[in-house]
Amino acid sequence: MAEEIAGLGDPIRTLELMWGRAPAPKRGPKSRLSVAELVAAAVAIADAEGIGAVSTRRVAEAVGISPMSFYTHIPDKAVLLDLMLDAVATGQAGEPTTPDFHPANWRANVTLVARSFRSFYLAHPWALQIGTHRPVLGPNTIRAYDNFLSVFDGLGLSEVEMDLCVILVANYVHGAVRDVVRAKMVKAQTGMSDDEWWYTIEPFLQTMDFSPYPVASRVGAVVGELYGLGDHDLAFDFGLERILDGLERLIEGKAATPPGAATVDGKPPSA
Amino acid sequence: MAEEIAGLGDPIRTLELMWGRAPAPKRGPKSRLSVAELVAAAVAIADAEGIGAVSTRRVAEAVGISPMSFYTHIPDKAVLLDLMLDAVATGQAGEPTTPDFHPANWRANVTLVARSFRSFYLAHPWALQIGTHRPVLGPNTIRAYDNFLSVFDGLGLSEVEMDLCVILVANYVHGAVRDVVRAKMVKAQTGMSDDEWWYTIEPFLQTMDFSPYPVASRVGAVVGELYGLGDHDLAFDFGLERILDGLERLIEGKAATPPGAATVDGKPPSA
DNA sequence: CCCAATCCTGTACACTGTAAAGAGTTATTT
DNA sequence: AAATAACTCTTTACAGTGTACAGGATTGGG
Repeated sequence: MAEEIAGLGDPIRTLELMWGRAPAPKRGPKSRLSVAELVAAAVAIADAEGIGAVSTRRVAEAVGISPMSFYTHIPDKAVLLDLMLDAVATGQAGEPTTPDFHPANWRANVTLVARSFRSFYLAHPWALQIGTHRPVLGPNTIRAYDNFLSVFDGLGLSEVEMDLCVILVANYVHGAVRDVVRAKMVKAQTGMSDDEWWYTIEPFLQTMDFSPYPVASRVGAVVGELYGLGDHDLAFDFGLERILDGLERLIEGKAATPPGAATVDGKPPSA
Repeated sequence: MAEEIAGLGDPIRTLELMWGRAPAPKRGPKSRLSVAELVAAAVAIADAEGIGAVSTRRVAEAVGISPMSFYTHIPDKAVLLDLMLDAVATGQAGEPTTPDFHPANWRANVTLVARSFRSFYLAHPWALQIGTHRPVLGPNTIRAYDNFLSVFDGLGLSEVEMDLCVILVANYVHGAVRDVVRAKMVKAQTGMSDDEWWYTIEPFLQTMDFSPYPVASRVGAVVGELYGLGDHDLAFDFGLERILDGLERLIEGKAATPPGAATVDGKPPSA
């Protein structure tokens, strides 16, 4: 398995493809396929078999062209990955652009987008494995960003603070969902669940001396007994709640402070 | 780049290698190399050229054995990746196991471990690209976990809560450092900085209609003008500060509540 | 008509992880 | 001492990857 770094191709060409702005060819045969068909086929493969199964040959075969014809439509695999990411980004299909936000309850709104972001990763786990080299500035991605930002709008935060809040929550969700996705993928590939794995290694762990790690062994014992390898849903909600508390202090500080006194990092001027 | 999923090999064998507990071979020629030498060579390659440059052949060549001899020492590449992760985990070498924690200032302590965790990823960016299938239960990794946990010890938190706090902060750091690392890697591979990339695509962006994304375009304009693609250090500190505020509410609540009253999962601690 | 642009294809190369089989070395058993 | 089992290391081989290159087929503009 390799690294899957996307976006090393010509940035302009990538953007043109993503926005459907590629200049229409004047001469030559009409192509039998659209870029969208290739991307859809690639996404289908990734959803079904993981990103590792997505190769240029596989995608070409899926749409019924020869391996090298792929490169007629998409410059290289990195661009394909960018296109895939934007294709599945929340905001298209049946999903409403702006779901039912509570006007006066920003905590509920943030929880909503965080959960929806989490659901996105659970639906397309391979998205976690793609390391985009540059931000994917496609229409769907930007719509998702817009949607995410809007839950922090009108709360007295500066634009920079709004951006930082989105980054904070997005980073947290990304990190939190990684473990769940990993466990699922490994289970699918090996047939061994986290629990089975744990029981397999447990006898070995018994033979070892954990006294150099006092806190870890104490906590690990309690946590392991209660949840095995950990309850991912519980961990997600716990972390999100802490982040919401942290944001609340920032936002309440803003409400109590006249606009203009705002500082970039959002520290409430503790009088 | 591909997925680099680690840990699909025999779990016990992996643990034995990681803890140096492999039963010493009784017959046969002495091997000229130790597993540690192979792992060190792999880490050196990854540090210098990225995880993509780490192949079993490259590692074998680096230590002066034939390609297939690699498999005499390490079952497969997935195990190598696990060994690499534990080899670089914080806690070994000259680093003190427990740096100078302030006894009464947990915020400073959390900030310290968070920054140190961040430094780790910046020193070994390839660690971000490895998706471990199972937790890496090596000595260095556990020591790092122990160290991380200890900053939440003695604050009135339950064991489960301590674990969840570590997960929260670790997830956040992981997510936050991703962008910095990505930018660095792309710059190294393409010679194009984020700023140069931005200037390249800017003319294209000018031709587009962003009115469907009102909040994003407003925020993007301000943020882009101030920081280009974003100030990663600023974003890191901002997010960490919010998280610390959130943790503070939890911890202060604990201090005001007699132990045994309530825990996050509702289960009372053994009291 | 001619030619340039474009789509599609087959061949080829260097690279990957690793299966399989064997050669050489060593310690234990007979 | 001889046989054997265990071990290290090697060569060969295979199926897969991304994609460079060269050419054939088709289309529209001059």
